[in-house]
Amino acid sequence: MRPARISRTQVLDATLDLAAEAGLAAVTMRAVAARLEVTPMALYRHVGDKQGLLDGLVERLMAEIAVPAEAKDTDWRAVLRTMADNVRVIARRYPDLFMLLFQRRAVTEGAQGPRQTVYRALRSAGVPEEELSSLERLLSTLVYGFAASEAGGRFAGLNIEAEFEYGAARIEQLVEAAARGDSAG
Amino acid sequence: MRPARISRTQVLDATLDLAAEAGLAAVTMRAVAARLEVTPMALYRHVGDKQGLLDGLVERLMAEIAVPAEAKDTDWRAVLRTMADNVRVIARRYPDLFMLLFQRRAVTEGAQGPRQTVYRALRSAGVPEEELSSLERLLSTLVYGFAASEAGGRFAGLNIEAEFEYGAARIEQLVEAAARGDSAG
DNA sequence: ACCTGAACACCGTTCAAGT
DNA sequence: ACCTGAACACCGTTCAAGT
Repeated sequence: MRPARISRTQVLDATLDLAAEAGLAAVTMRAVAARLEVTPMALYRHVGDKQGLLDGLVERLMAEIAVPAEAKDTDWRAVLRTMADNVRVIARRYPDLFMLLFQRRAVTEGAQGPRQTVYRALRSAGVPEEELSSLERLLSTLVYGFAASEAGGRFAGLNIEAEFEYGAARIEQLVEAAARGDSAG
Repeated sequence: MRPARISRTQVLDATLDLAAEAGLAAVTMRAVAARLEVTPMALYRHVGDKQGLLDGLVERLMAEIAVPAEAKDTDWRAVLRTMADNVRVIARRYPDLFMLLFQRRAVTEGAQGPRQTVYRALRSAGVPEEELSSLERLLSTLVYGFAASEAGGRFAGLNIEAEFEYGAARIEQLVEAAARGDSAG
């Protein structure tokens, strides 16, 4: 053996840069390799294959979403809004890469961080324990759908911030209703 | 000139079949051409290029969503549920193709049909006119996000019907609140 | 007008070889 | 252990040619 010229981390970093600059279509084993000044085949030892590279990217995206640390003890409305904004920023930076998050199991390890943060926010709002996971899923699904729509261009021509405000207000309405126990049926 | 061997309609039909059977990755100009027993280059006259082919596909998907005719005068809850189910069926049939709908402007011609149907449903529920478009957008965004999550595998391991039920109930709650005018301030 | 055939510049990936 | 180089079976698309 001899010192490694590149690492998995470097490969993912380079790919993320490439994706942000030129989109997912430009993410090719050969282009990533060129960016690292290495042969395409050199990547295979570090990421397995193209699919492995893509998996590594969404893993990274998840991790980026997972850092709302700042908004920790503030009120639940601010926490939820901050997390939603976080997701939107990522979606705008990697518009087509973002779509791959829909192919990632929501229950996975990497998604634990943000989910627990949302749970805490919902608990502090008074949402009953047994409704936490369903409500969290509803919220994240809406946020993902919104971010994908915004980044993908589905919302082109609309006042996106106004739409976001409307959605955020409706979500808060649902959380408050859940806290009152209106979801019982 | 001489009689056309293939038409745009046939090309899209063949591609949709191919996509349903083998996924978007298998949708290649060459594979579509082979299915029609024609040279790859023969497609270009009918769909422009690969992007044109893809555009034609999402156009078709939109059209498939647009046919909830049956549930016309029944109650608004049934109409909304039927439309959501419609979208979910399409997403399951074309899991990766479905993601392309996020890149399609929501305000486009092809989306008019389903949107007007939702408007009617919301009106009959008592939702004020000025809130129609925002609420419809919130609903469709959630449904798209849900369908993409289900089809993409994000919801793997969950009781998806139960999740859908939960979401549907929350949506109805929002519609009822809007009808009462709770969204004002 | 519509289709074919050969060609070009790309892909991901294998395999044997170098250090 | 890590990287290279040549090769293979694919892509989308151009261009000139056939009917």
